[in-house]
Amino acid sequence: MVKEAKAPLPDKYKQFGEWYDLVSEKAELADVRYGVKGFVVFRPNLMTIVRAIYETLERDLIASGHRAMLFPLLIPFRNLLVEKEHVKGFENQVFTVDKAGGEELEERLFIRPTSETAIYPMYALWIRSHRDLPFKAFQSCAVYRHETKATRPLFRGREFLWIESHDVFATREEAEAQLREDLEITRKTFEAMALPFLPIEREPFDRFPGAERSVAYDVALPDRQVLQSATTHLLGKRFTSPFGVSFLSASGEKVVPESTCFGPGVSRIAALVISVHGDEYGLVLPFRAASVQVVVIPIRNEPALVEYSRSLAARLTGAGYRVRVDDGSETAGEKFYRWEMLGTPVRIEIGPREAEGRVLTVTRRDTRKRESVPEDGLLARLPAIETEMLAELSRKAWGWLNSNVHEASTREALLAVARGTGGFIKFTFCGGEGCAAEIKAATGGYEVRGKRADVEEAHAASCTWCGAPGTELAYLAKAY
RNA sequence: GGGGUCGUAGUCUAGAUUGGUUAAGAUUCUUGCUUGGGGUGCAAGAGACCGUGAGUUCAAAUCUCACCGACCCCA
Repeated sequence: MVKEAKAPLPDKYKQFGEWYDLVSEKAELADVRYGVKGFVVFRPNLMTIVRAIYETLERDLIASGHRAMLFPLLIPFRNLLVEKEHVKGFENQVFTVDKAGGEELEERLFIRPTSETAIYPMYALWIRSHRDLPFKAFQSCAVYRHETKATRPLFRGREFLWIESHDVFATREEAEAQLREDLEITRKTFEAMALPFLPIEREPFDRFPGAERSVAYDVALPDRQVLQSATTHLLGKRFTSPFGVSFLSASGEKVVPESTCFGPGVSRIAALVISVHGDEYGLVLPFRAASVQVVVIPIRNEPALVEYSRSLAARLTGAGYRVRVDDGSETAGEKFYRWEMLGTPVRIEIGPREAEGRVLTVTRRDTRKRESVPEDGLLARLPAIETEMLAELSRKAWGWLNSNVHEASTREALLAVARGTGGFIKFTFCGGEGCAAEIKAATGGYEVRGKRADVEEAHAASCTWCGAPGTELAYLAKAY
């Protein structure tokens, strides 16, 4: 008999902060006990998720013509001063190194908050001819920003993992096409993790320092606050020109190329996998992100059951699954709870009934429903479960995101949603920075995120907030 | 950037108001027995310079200050 189980975690929709801290500790993800503000330890269970995200992104970047590279962590200070807006955007949050071996350095160095200033001087050396273009490359690394806001494991750290691609093109059209390709790469990775997102073009006053256009990928978390998980930027000639990147065209002219960059936040995407899919029993991981995909649990520690479990596990391992037999001395119930906390997608229980009848009891993590599967049908059933789980997780996740997109056609309606349900609020915006600041003050922190980058959305004649001529249908949200 | 709450075994909590014996309990971990289809039970054992530094005092986990860290609220 299955008794009513007690959930080990609170409802994430009601107490997201507590839920996140507890799951992080109990599923052994990030460890905050390291003791330096904004820096956390990524434990093995978290790194499995992180690596799955890296692998998916890197595969798609390489498939779209990018090559991997790696630049140094330290950058000479003079490089930071080359692009004015970029300096202004980052000077208050760079870590600097001015001593080594107890001696003052002749030239101060800073730790990359992003790598444009390291990369462009080298691009100036590498790119000489139109035959060198397009030049598409990326690096997977950690970057460092001295955040002054409250830090939170994976959401906002002073150190975080990401990929940064830096692409250079002969023409504006190619650069703009790259923004669309970056969107597709993001879409594929998010689909592989069953995650939803909205691509939103940032307002001119809210762009990456030095960018001409910025598109961000926003997701609503269980507390309805919004997380920017990745961005892609059109840099035009703003970096290539000051850093002296140029090439000779086919007709022999010296031309300054266009460039783009793309920065998917791997730490933040991991936070999404955890937060978007998890429930009150712990993590819920898609197959791809799980270090153990199938756990086989002998219901009692009897030789016959353990032996049968092992032979079954060996066959699943042979079929390419990451499998574990939990033959520890705890009771079955304890093991169920532990593997559920870790988000293991499939559990197979082996008791005398299964061993004799060769009909297995298989439980899916997302629904926690048991089903009976004949032993010889297991290898056909598992891929189906994998597909169904991914589709179901995706359906739920999109459902949550979509149910948190509201529309307001009057100032009062906008305020009512801001005070009430929260989430995204669509409204007609005039584009004014002052208007955005006013909305933020009046709504208790709602920021203009920008307009949809993937679809055209019709807007009203005048700004919902200030009545000035409307220029776009914009999204408003409280952000992390 | 502003305000608040809090730091005692791996984790959670008591002890603090009223400074004074060997810092208590649960959980966790180890070993044995027991149990076994949703967190079995029993026994023995392990685990804490009470966040760090200074001050007050005969005496500080306890009072004061600074720093470090965690969490929450507001801009």
